[in-house]
Amino acid sequence: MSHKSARNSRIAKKSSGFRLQDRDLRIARFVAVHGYVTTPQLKLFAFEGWNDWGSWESVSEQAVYRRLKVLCDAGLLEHQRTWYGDHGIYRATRGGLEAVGLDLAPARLDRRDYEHDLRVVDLALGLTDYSCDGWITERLIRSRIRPGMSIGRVPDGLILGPGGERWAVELEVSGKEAQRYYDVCDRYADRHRDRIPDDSPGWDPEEQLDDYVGSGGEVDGVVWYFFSDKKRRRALAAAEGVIANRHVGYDGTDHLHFRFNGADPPSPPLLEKWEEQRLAEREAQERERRRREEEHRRREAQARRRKLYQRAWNYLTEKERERAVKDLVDETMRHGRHPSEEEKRQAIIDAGRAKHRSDREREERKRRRKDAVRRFLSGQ
DNA sequence: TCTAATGTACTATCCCCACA
DNA sequence: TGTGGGGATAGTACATTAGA
Repeated sequence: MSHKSARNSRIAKKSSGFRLQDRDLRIARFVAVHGYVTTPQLKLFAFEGWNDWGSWESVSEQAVYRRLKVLCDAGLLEHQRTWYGDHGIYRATRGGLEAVGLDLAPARLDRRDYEHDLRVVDLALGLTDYSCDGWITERLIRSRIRPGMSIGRVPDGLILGPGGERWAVELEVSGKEAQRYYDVCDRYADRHRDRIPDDSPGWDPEEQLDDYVGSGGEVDGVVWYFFSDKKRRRALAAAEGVIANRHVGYDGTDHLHFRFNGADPPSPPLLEKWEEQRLAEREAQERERRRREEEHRRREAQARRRKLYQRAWNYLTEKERERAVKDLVDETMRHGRHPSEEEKRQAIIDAGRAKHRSDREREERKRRRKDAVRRFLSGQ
């Protein structure tokens, strides 16, 4: 055995002791759901990141190639060179798809979509801080669509908010005619979700995917990334036309959102709908609580008033009641109108109060006179 | 046009370290 | 103590470029 073959057999022995790590499964899943990805994308996704001290940690390019080769040798991935000067691509094999529990066919390399597809992966990494958490790929969406189902236009991806907000993500590399932009925006408007349901799946991509497909493709907004400012302006005008032709929104707030961002650097949409919705619901609950309190106070005041009227009615003689009403009628007639029933009741209450005050004052005067007589007789 | 130099993606190997 | 992972470095394969 030559020196070289001896070393190769040692490597082969080493490779046979392959230990599958969590990161390997993350890699296999990442590759599987996107279809095909390049080495630099895999490096960003699985071999680099911020450590606990806030500094960027990375392994060498060689280490990445070596680990990916191990995964290829283990039958999880397959590597394919594309064009000179380009990085090769990695795809998940059937074994890799099974290992991560995905019922998908191995991806096929389509040269027409090659650039677009890889840029979507870049976008997904850029929008999720290289984690791809909260990102659902077009490939996953399509895998859930059964014959006869319709969810309208399938976006390049879905990005999720922590509260269950769902944005369709579109990446434009080549560009479309203005009418096509209008049609696309119009179709998204058809599937705009007025409000996020309380039992929304939230951050869980699997549940969100089921919910998305089950709802017929409902989203809370669309975020579009362009490499050309001219195409972006064209699409923006189309979206404004669609919004102007529709009346949408929940609780008075327009939530049919189209955002038009540049692809470099990608910035995620503002996932504020859930918060706004929660705030709107809290405000509505507060308004309802105040309304009920006000209603309660009003009823109590009415009850007190009825009681007061009853006491005044009993307290006054019939003649006093008639005089109170007559005085009121004379007063209002001087202004050319008849008093209302409520005013008559108030006049009775006022007369009862006046009589009560007068009676108390008379009682007080009598008490004082008695006291003065008592003090005089006792010689004080 | 041929050929050597150069560039780029990727591999092989050695060696050290961490971990079970 | 055996084993896998990762850094460092040398090497391979292939395409492109430049110069004779």
